[in-house]
Amino acid sequence: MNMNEIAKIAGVSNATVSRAFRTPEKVRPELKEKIFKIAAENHYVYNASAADLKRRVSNTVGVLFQQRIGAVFSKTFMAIQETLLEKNISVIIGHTQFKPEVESQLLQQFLERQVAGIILSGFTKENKTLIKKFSSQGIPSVIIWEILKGSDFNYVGIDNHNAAFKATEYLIGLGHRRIGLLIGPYQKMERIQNRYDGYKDALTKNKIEIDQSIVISSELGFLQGKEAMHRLLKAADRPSAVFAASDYLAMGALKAIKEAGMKVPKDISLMGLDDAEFAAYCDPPLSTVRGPAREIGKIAAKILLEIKDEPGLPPKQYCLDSDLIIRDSCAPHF
Amino acid sequence: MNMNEIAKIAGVSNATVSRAFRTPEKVRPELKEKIFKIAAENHYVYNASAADLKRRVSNTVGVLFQQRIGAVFSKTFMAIQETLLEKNISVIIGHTQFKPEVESQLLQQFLERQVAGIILSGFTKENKTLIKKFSSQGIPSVIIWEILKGSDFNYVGIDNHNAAFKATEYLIGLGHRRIGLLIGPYQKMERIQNRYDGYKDALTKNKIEIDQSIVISSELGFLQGKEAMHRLLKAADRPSAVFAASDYLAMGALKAIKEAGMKVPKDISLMGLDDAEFAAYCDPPLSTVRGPAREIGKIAAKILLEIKDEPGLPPKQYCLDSDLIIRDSCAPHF
DNA sequence: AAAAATTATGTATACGTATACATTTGGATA
DNA sequence: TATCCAAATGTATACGTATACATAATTTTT
Repeated sequence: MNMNEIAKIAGVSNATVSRAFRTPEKVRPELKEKIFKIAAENHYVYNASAADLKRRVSNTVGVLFQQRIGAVFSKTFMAIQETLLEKNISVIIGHTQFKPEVESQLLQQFLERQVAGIILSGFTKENKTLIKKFSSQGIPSVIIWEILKGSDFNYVGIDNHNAAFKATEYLIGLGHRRIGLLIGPYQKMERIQNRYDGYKDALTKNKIEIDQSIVISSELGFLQGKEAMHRLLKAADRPSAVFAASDYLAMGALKAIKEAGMKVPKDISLMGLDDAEFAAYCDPPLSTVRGPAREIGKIAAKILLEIKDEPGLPPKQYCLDSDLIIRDSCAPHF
Repeated sequence: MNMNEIAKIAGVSNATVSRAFRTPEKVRPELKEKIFKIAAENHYVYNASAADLKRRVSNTVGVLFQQRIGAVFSKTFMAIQETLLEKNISVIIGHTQFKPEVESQLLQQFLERQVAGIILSGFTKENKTLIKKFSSQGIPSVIIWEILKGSDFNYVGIDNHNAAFKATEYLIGLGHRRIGLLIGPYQKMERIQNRYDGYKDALTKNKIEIDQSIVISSELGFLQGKEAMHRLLKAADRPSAVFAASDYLAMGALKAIKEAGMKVPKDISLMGLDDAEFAAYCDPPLSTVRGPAREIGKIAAKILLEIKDEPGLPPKQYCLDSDLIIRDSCAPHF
């Protein structure tokens, strides 16, 4: 059952049937109803593959994540999908697990499926080349959760440097001078690098020397945070505060501190970043920095929709505010 | 640039080019290399839409989630994608937000995109009809995280009744007789209903009367768990233990208990279900029941691949074991 | 009421691939 | 060397839609 058969039954041409589905305003109401009725009676299913082929682009957007869809990205992703669903656009998703070959394979899939656009969480040197490949094919892309000042990419995210800077200055403002850092894989992820820099710049601005012995980089995760914190606790001249540049690391650190028989914030202050869903519910509730996760997804999706309607516009770049969320995990230090 | 043009340059027929890509073993090695070389030089991109149209099925699987991709589903989803990636199958994803109209729209998308199969997390009366629509079109479906004994659906999940039963009996075994229940929206989700039943059957088997006043149903979430627990704490004849049939509810409950100035497990025992990622890291670490989240995703994907190769097999049904995870949130009661 | 402008519908074809069927090639067998 | 068989390649077409262009029907304008 296809449009031709419906056309035959309805006594109209296939063009009219096609119009009834894609541009209903161009078909006389009664005729349209008749066509829909026949379609329904015959269990007709619109064939998107055929339409995609003919139109040379699919009603589909590819979303690429580097890591697991965790507490934060989940919200962004939901917003992306909800926004695109309004235009009946499907979402193809892929996570790269940080593996360049997986990343290539997924982007190749997107290309072959004629996606109308791509959304990339995170920016890597590898995918820079790949993104160019998309734009050379006229496929718009948006990078999320990352700010790429001075580039001509579309992006929407928070200023990670500033978020980490704010968090660090908050601790300094509480009187802390010796502040440890738990940081993710900054070599692999631009935004983690930015957070690292934000921490360093905050210390420098306040004339505090950076001590690499209380900076620990690890993968993102509870376990990694716990292990890193245990190492920090063993350090000579233990820090009075720790900034974990991801709530996952912070939650793991929290556990390590408790295991060592100490209390947060009495014995040590702990600051997170991301405002993961569990941050408000751990004990003590974690002070952190929150980015507008849903907003980011929504804007990213809208950017794609706008470019679709009007290609060739200058790059759209959004740097959204992040908010310091003060809870109970940091105390003054004298 | 398409296969015809490549064929022209290579001096072969388009059929040979097509074979070089889809069934490379049918093309002489040197010729194949030549074709690939020309394709690469001309930045050729395989057009999946055209192939989908011709083959009348796409290299795509649709995955439908009811709720946010949280701590547990995330793992399942990752496993699905990894498994399908091996066969270069793309994943279209959608979450229904429990809205029947969204569910219909997404499934309609899947249908129109000629998906090779669908994976559904959760089973509802609404989607039962829709699933039938898929099978009538010859599209296989797998339901995950749900056991549908006696049906002819493909499914892979844990026995939710048994998981809740185990958890409840564990508390009873510790001497608790008055056990509160925090339960999700059991009217909407079959597996939550099963958990509810598991709780009730465990009590009944142990000759404990069910007291509706200490059973609270709410949406799934930290906040909802906290609020429900606060209500439970105000109850006359407060329970000595609470079974939260989702770790999200349990984590919220934990907070409520602390806010009330009580300690877990000294003053009240708390049992979760799901083994969400944060369960091991909250304070105290939460005793819970763990289902094989990755395994479920992996098997679901494999079922689809098997059916693809050999349609018409009897339904594949997997009921996987769940494990009681004893941590520190439950204490004996005398 | 005729002409013009607008709207609705029809005709015909292309999108790029997969594959049934036909043909050729190359090597093995007798 | 003639015959046969398998492997490699070619020919031709269909998959179902969208749309440019042509035409017919309807409304608006004069």
